[in-house]
Amino acid sequence: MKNQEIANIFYSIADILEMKEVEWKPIAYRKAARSIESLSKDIEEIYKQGGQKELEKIPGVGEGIAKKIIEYLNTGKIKEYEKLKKSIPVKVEELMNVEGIGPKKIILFYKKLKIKNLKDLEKAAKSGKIRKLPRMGEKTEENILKAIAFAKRAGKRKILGYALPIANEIVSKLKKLKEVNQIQICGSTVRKKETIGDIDILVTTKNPKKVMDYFTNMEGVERIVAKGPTKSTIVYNSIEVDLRVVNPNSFGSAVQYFVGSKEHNVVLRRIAISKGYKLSEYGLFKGNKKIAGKNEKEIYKRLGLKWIPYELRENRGEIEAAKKNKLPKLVEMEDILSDLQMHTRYSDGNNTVEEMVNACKKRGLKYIAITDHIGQLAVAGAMTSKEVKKQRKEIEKLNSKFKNFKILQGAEVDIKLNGSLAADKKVLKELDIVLAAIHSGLRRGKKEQTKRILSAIESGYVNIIAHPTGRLINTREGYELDWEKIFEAAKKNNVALEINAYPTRLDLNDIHAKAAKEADVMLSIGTDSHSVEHLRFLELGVYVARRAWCEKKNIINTLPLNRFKKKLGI
DNA sequence: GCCGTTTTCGGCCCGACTGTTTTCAGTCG
Repeated sequence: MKNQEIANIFYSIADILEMKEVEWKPIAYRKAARSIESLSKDIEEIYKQGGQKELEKIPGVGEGIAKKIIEYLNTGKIKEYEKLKKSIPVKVEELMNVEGIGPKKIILFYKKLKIKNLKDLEKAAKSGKIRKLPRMGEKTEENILKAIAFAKRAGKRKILGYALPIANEIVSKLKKLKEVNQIQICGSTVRKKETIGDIDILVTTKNPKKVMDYFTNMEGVERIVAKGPTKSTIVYNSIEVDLRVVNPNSFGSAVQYFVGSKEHNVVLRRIAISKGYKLSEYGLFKGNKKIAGKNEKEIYKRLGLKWIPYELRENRGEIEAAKKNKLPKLVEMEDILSDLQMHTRYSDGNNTVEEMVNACKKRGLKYIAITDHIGQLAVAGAMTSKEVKKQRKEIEKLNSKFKNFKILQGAEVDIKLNGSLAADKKVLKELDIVLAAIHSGLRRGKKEQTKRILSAIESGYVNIIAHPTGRLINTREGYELDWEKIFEAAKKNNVALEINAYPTRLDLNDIHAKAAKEADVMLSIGTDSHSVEHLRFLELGVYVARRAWCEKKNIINTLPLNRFKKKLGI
């Protein structure tokens, strides 16, 4: 899929045009980029099936941008983009990644200090050159250095929501080969970690050469890093993908080994030794005799353990639990009956209420919360109280048509700096469900943020705290919170904490969600969808819940509507 | 460069926050 590549180019074009002070076009390019990256269909397929006309049906894509997409699909380049890049020889993408840095600062830094990349920027900030520029000071430098440090730490890891579809795509391609017998995604991808270094795939086959030849020559391979009979590495959609061929007799032990995590495996091997065995990727051995290896379950059994779901293999107590047969029965996608955060055209979503509803019904959900913005988020097109009423009528009309599906009218309201809610109390009271979240003042300290959220929880109007830490994976660290206080208040006031399933958020993360679960706080999952294409992210929320040891009972989306309402007191 | 249930030309929803200023530019959402 070239969707993300193309979207990234349009983002860059927008940035460069903004540096050149071109009006309006940046907005248009960004809009197109946003809708292209959230397409669930391969843009190349769309073009192949419907040509330029079909491309122009993508919101924000018109004749000009459609032609550029076609140019890229055909030639791998966009001439105008190449021209723009040459006119300002700066690593725009790299610098834009630094929080607090935008096109205006980039062009200023380039013109005044010849800053072209991250390295130059760091040097300039460290040597105090930035503070001499107009409207810059010590604090600016400090913030830049902090942001660079974060960007460096995040490194080149890909987010799960990006890597997982690619892994699945490769697996489905490989499965079509009749030479491939068993196949399994391993590593952090199958453990559903929020970011992934590379994708590991294991296969068994009688014809390694054929499989490797196919793998390294598949459409979409950008680079072959290594190629051998048992292991090959390619770069595919800018992710490194390893394919390993193993013996069927060792498939289980190889999966065990390559799934990891490293910490989990270390403990497992120690247990093997204590029982007089040796565990490696080739099998479980007693002396020279292999006693298990074909399948994973057998290995765990021989070590006196129940089989452990991949998401738990982090050495966070799962091995002890497996020993005592006390592993949680993890929540599953099939248990989820609802999606509790999504937006429509009433605020900043791309689709109508009806379109969102139909897509959710198709996905087998039983009820949903429509949660458009209200409050001060102007750019997100926050609803006025008049619009809330209009939407209410529309929802009531739709609800009257359904027997086995219910739309709850909700809203996502801002928590202001002083902790008050940025909406009319009367409006909030009329809604079926209220989500509250921090959207501004993200850099405030732990004490202040905790106070803000506590006051939302205790307001008596709020049912769910949305994306509680405000983090954006690889982009922005969330603010700190005093979790003990938040959990206590949430429990006392019957407020749920959200696992936001949007790929770049996953907020709460696995660690915080697990702590919430242990504190007996309700958790909700919401996709934060801004178009029907986003609804598929629901599974990412389930993965976080699973990594957080959550069972069905911990997630309020698993409750049938009547029990859900009772539980929340709505 | 896109878009149209007020427009095929003329708009493109802006308000809060921060860090720098002493009236505001840049960034974020």
